[in-house]
Amino acid sequence: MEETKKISSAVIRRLPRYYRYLGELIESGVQRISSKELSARMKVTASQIRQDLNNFGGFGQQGYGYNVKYLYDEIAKILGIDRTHNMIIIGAGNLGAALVNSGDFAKRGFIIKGVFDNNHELKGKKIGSLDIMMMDELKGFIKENNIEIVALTIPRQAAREVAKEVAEDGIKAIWNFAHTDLNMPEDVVVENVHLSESLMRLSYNIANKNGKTRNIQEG
Amino acid sequence: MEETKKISSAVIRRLPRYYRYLGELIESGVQRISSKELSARMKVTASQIRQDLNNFGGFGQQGYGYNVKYLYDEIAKILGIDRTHNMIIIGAGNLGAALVNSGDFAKRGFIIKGVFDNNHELKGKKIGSLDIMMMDELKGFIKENNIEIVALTIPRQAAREVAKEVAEDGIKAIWNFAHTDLNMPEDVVVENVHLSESLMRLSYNIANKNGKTRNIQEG
DNA sequence: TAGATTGTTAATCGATTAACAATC
DNA sequence: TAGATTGTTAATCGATTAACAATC
Repeated sequence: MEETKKISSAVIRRLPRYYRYLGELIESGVQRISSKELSARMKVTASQIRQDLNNFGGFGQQGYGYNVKYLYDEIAKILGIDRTHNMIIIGAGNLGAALVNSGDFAKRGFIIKGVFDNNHELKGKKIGSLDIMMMDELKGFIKENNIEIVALTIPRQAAREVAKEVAEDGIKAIWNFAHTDLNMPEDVVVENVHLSESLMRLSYNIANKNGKTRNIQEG
Repeated sequence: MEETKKISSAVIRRLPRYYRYLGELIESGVQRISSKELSARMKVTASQIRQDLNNFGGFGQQGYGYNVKYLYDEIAKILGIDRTHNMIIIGAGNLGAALVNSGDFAKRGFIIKGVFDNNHELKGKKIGSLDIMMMDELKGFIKENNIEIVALTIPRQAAREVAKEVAEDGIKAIWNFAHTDLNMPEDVVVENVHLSESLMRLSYNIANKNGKTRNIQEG
C-alpha cells in the first residue's frame, strides 16, 4: 500500500545540513552516530532529527543509532542528488563565473554544461573551459544537452524575460539570483538566492542583537 | 513604559520582501496600498501582512491602508538600513568580485571599503576601484575604517580561521559564503549563504514536484 | 540479558489565518 | 454618514519537543 505524505519546507531546509554533517563524519572516519550525538554537534534537538528522518522512513536501528554512510546515501536519494543534473548559467558576469569555477556543484552532481550572455563583446571568450555562448544558441542547446536547471545571474528585468523563455523550452527549474520574484508555471521549480535580502536580515540582527528581542514603546 | 517582545525569524525573513515590493510600488508612483491589495501582489495573506507589521507598531490607518513611502521608510528603520554599514570582502575570487561589482548593496547602504586575499600574486591588482589587500593589513584596516560586516568568500577551513580572527577584531557580523557553520561568540551575527544547500533544495523540489508531496511505502 | 536508542505518539509551543470591533 | 480597512483578539493549524514502548 502506498500513501502520500506532505513534507514541510522546514524539514527540506534542514536536510542539506544533515547531509553536510554526515559527509564530514564520513571524512573523519565515523561509522555510526546516534541522534543524541548528532544533535550535540548540530545544535538541534535529537527529537527533531528523528522526526525529520522518519518522514522518509526508518533509517536507524534501536540501541545502535544510524549508520553514517547509509544515512548519507539515503538523504542523497531523498534530495535527488543520487544522479546528475545538467545546468546552464545565464549571465557571464562575476557571479556567473563564480558558479562556473566552483567545484562544489559538480561534486554534488550538478554539471554546468554551458554559459550564456547577451553581450556580443563576450563572444568567443571563455569562462574556465566553457565558451561563452550567445542567447540565440540557447534554445537549441537546452534541447540537445538535456538541461534541467537554469541559473539566472542577470539583472531582474532580463531575468523575468529569460525565465519565461526557458520555461517554454521545457527546463525543470530556475536558480534565480536576480532580485525579483519569478511567476512561473506550476511545474517549474524556482529556488531564489536573494543576496540583498540576506544582507538586510544580517543588518536587522546587528540592530537587534541582544537575544533577538526588540524594544517597542507601549502605553 | 517599555516592553521587550520577541520577533520570530519567520517575520524577519519576510520583511526584506515587503521592503522590495514597497520600493517597486514607489517606483511606479503608487502612494497608498491596503493589506488586501499588497496581499494579492505578494501572494501572502492580508492577515499575515497586518500581523507582521503590527509586531513593530501601527503603520496604517483604518479605512485608508498604508502610506507606501512611510511604510517603506519604517521598514528600513526596522531593518537597520536607515544608516550605512561598512563592509569588507575577504576572498578576491569571482564571488568576491561579484559582491564588489554589484551596485545593489551600496544602494542599500552597505559600503564595501576593501577586498582582501591571501594570494600574494594578487597584490597590487584591483577589483573595480578597490586595491586587493593582503591579510596582514586586515586588522588595522578594520579598526581604521569602522568595519562592521565581513563577507567571507573563501574556502571553509580558511573561513573558520578568519572568522575567529575578525571576531576578535571587534566586527559585528559575518556574511558567510563558505559551506560550513561558524561557531562565533554570542555578540557576532552570522548570516549564512550556503549556495550548495540552496541547489540541493532545488533538486529535492524537482524530484517531488507534484504539490510538494512524496510517496512512501507503507504496510 | 541489560543498556541504549530508535520510531512514534502525545503534549506543547508557536505561527498563521479568521473574524470583527474600532475608527478613519 | 457609509464604506473601507486597520489593529487585535480568538481560532486554527502546523511544527517542535517530550516521553516512552518497542526492540536491537
